[in-house]
Amino acid sequence: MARGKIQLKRIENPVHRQVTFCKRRTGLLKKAKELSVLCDAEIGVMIFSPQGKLFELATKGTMEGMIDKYMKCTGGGRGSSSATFTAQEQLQPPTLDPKGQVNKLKQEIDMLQKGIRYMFGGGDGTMNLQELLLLEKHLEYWISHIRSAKMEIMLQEIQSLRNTEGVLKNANKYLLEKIEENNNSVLDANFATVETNYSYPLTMPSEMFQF
Amino acid sequence: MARGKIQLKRIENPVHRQVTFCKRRTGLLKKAKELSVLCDAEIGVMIFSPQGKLFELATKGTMEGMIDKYMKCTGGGRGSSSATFTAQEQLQPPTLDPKGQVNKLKQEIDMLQKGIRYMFGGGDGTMNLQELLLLEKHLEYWISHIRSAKMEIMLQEIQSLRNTEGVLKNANKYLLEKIEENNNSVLDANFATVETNYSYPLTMPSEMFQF
DNA sequence: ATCTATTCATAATC
DNA sequence: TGATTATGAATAGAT
Repeated sequence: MARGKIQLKRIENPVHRQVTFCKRRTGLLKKAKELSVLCDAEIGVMIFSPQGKLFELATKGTMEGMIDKYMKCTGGGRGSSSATFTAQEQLQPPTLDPKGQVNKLKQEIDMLQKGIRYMFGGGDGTMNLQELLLLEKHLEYWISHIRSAKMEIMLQEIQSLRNTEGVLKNANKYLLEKIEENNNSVLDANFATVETNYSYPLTMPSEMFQF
Repeated sequence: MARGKIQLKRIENPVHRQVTFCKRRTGLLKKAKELSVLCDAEIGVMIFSPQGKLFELATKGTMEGMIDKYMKCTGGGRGSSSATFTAQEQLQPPTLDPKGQVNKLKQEIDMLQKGIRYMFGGGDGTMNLQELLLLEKHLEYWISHIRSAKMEIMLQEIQSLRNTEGVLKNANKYLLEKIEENNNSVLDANFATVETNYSYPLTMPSEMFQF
């Protein structure tokens, strides 16, 4: 695609293959998400690396839900029960204020929440038990994704701090050498020299990040 | 991508949407095949059109095989539920200045919108750590509400079943009395009577509902 | 990881 | 649908 066309066959160089896998995997998942959003389609993608590692995407709900749907589409399906229950007030944010502005904002929040509910179950604000179970599952699924994202950010920060640490240590070392040089060249006497052995670490050990 | 950029949101024009769906679906499947060949990966894609029509691709073997493999990959660790949610948000502060409330609501709306974009429009909406933490908190908050709703429904159903049980038992008793009456009035002889002592319970014990 | 020269995918149009 | 084409995106190779 760039800097030269490639043949449509297995990339033999393992490094190239790994890099390409990573890049194209990202691209594929992005494309899947775009298609889902643009065209209101429900899409599931499973990618197993040659080493058997799984990368997945389910654009609406969970992969398990998709698999169920797939099974229904191709094989036999099961029925569903319905128990009517209005969850309308369940998600009300805990605020109350006479100001019209507040009410307006509250309405907007309600709408967003209704939208979320709509997107999940396609319901009209009335959710039955099954829908609630599904929603719960969805939320847990998302929470796991959010936690991954959070984790990644934290790890990146840690990495960044480590890099900084390295730079500082080198600078430190360099400066100490300089000082020693100066001490040796300017003074021959046994004056007290600068204390060089800091005993405390410059950064926290990574073990403190226990999630 | 061509002849003008498009927004990453549902295409409203149904014709355009359908055309784009067809084109991008083809493109996505092509990309999936390429990735599979180039990098020796096993890939499964499921696409449900808004009308529920299924388009699928499995690059090695069948989709069912992929699903099996998926189940094996995910079937293991199911740990979760860190109950780190503070009740702070749930409690209604008796008084709060209107301006602060407005700001708080606005923040919440921003967060919800961003979260929705993040979750539905693709993970590249890039939320920072603080936003992710907030979103996580909100989701846990919602989950707690959803669990309450779920619980309530279940309890209602249990109550309903108990009521039914009571009615049935009374009816049963009444009928048995009737029968005995009949037996006594119509027949004086010692004919065998209807067996009246059912040993099994008419309903399940409530202890089976363990959440 | 980041950058850039290319190739590729595709929105608009017919 | 199916082709065309101007453009925006993806990405192979290099750093």
